[in-house]
Amino acid sequence: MFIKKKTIVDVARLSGFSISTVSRVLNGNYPVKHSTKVIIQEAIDLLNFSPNILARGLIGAKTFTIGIIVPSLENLFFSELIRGIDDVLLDNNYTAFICSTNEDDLLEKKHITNLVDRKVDGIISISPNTMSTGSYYENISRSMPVIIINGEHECEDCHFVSSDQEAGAAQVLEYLIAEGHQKIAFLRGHDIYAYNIKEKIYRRILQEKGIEVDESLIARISAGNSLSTVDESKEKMLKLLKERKNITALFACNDLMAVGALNAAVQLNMKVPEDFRIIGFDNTIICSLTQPTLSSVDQSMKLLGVTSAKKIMSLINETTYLGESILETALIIRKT
Amino acid sequence: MFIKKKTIVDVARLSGFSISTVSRVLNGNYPVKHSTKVIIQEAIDLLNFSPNILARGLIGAKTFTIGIIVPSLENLFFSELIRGIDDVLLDNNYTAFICSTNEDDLLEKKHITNLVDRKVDGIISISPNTMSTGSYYENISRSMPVIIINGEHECEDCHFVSSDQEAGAAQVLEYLIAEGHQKIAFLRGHDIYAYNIKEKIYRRILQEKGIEVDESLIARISAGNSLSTVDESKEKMLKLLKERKNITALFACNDLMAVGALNAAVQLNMKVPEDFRIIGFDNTIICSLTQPTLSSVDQSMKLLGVTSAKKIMSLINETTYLGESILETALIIRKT
DNA sequence: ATAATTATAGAAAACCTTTTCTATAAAAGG
DNA sequence: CCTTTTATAGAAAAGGTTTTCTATAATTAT
Repeated sequence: MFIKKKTIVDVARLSGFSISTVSRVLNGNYPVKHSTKVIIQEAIDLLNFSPNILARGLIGAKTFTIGIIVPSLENLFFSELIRGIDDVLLDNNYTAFICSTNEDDLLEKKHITNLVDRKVDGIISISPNTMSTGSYYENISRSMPVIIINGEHECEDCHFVSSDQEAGAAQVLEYLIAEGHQKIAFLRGHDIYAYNIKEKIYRRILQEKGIEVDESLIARISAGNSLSTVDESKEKMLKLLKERKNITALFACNDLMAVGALNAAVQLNMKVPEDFRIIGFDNTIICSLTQPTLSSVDQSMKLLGVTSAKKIMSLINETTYLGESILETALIIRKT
Repeated sequence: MFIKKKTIVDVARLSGFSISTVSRVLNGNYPVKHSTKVIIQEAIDLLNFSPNILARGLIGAKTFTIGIIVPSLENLFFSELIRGIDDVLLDNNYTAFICSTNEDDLLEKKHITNLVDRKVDGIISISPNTMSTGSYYENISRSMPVIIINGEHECEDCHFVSSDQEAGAAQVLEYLIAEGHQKIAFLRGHDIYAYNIKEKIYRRILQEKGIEVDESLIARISAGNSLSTVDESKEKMLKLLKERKNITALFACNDLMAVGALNAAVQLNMKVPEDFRIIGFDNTIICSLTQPTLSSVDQSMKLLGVTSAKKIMSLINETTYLGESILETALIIRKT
C-alpha cells in the first residue's frame, strides 16, 4: 500500500558503485576518490536517500538516540530543561525519547526497560524516584551512560548534574528568618530527593537559628508536578492557614505549590506578602504571571539541560567534558 | 566495557529450542506446545530477555514508535495534548519521539526527515507550519499514517483531528459584541492555520454584525508559543493600548498572549474587565493562575490527544476507528 | 497396519547498514 | 622495467529479529 523508502542498494545500483563505497561516502570516515564521491552524492540526492537509522543501530554502532525521563511535562520546569537538552542534541544529530513518568514508580521502571530495548545510547533522568527505581538505574548505568539531574548520589556508575538545591533552600530560609519570620510553613511533595533535601535544609537552618521545628507546619501533598498540584496545594494550605493562624511565611518546594498557596491566601483575604510571605522554587515563567508576582529560587533549567546533554554526548563519544556539575541557584524576590 | 544485552539466541540456547520457536512464544502468533512455551518462558525470565526493537523494526514490521511534532513545549497546551497521546500509546506499547520545532520551518522539515529515517510507524503533527512544510507532509503521508491536529486540510492522504476553532472564535466575538464592545482588538502570531482561521472568523463576525474591521486593531507577534510570547504580547499591547485609547476588548489567539495583554493592562492601570475585556484561547491551567483569572476558549487538549492517538493506532493496525474528528470548544468566562 | 493429515518445531532468508578483509589498479622506488 | 607500496573499491560477515518454507513426529482416517 505504502511507497518503499530507497535503500543504500538503490544508490549503489544507480551510481554503479558498491554498497561499501556508498556507505563510505555517507559516513566520510574512509578515503573515496573525489570523482566517485560526486557521482554517488548525485545518486543520493536524486533518490533522496537517507540511511535507515535502525539498521545503523543494529550493527552495534550508535542509534543516535537517548532517553529523557521526566516526572511530568505539566510543570514548565521540565519544558525548559528539555529545551536545553534538545538544543545540544540537535547539534549532534541525536533524537530523544521523552518519557513522562507521571511521578509513578511503575511507569518509570517500564520506561527504563523500554529505553534499553530500544538501544538508546544513553539516558538522562530528571528528579527520578531513586528510592524505588534506584536499582534499575544502577543496573543500566553499567551498560550505557546515565545522567541523573537533581537526584540522589546513590548510583555508583551514574553521572550527576544538579543545581545547588541546598544552597538555594538555605538562602530562602535565611532570608525569611532575617525578615523576622518565626512560623515558617514548609510545603513539599512525595518522597523524592528534590523534596527530601529541601526539608533537610529547612530543619537544619531553623535549628541553627534557634527556632524549634514545628512538625505541624510541614505539609505534604501527593505529587508535585501535575496540573492538579496547584489545587491540591491550595486545599492543603487553606486547611493549614485556618488551623494555624500565626503562620507568616511559606517555603514551597516548587512554583506550582507556591501558586496554590497564593491562591489559598487570596481566598482567605490575607495580604501577600504583608500577612503571608511565599517563596517558591524553580523560578519558572509562572512566577511573573501571578498577581502579585511570585518570589522563587532560580535554577536555570536551560543550563541544567545543556550541561547534562553536553556531558552525555562526551560520555557517548568517549571524549572528556570539563564542565561544572553543580550549578548555582539564586533567590529572586518579587512581590510575594 | 559495557555488558551485552541478552539476545534471542541466548534464550534459544538455554531453553534448548530454536530461535524460531522462541520468537513464536514471544509474539504468540503461532501455535507452540504448552510445555515448550513454559520452558522457553522460564529461560526468558531467567535471562531477563526482551527483544531488540531495532531488529524487530528492521525486518519491516512495526517499530512501535511514532513521531509527535509540536511547535513548542513551553505552552502547556501542548503538554496536555501530549499527555493525552501518551496515555493511549502506553496502552499500545508505543513510544514517541517528541520533536519541538520552536516554530521554525527548517527545523520542522529536519524533524520530519529524521522521523522517516527512524522508520516511525506514523506521525502526529500539531498545528504545523503547513504553508511551508505542506509538501513534506503530503509526501510522507503516502508512506505512513499522518495525523494533523488543528491544521489545514491541504494534504490529501493526511488525516485530521481538530477542535472546532471556528465555532470557538465565533463564540468569543459574538459574546463580546453582545456585551456592547465595538473596538475589539485581535492578537495573533505568525502565519499558521490556527491563527489564520481565527482572524478569518474575527473579520467575518465583525462584518456580520455590521462593525467595520479596523486593520490597526489587528496585532501580530512573531511567534506564539514560547516563553517570550508573554512579554512580546505585553509590549505589543502596551503600544496598541496607548495609541488607541478607545479599545475596550481583546481576542487573543492563545492564553500566553492573553496573559501578556493582561500584564499590559495592569501596567497601564486599566481596570480589567471593566475597562478592558480579555479573552484568550486554549483554556490552559494558566487561566486560573492569573489575577484576575482569565477567560478563554476550552479546547480539551487531552481529548484532542487521545482522539488522534487512537486514530493513528487504528490506521497503523488497519482497523477502523469510529470517532469524531472535530471536537467541541466552549467559551469559559472567568474574571477578564 | 498403512496412508493421510495435523501439530509442532527447525532452517534459512530477509530487513539495511557498517566494517573488516581482500583485491585490483595506480604510483613510487630501485 | 620490475617490485613494492599506496589508493581505491568490492565482497562478505555481522547485528537480532520475524516469517516463510520445510521437516519430523504424532494423530487420525481407512
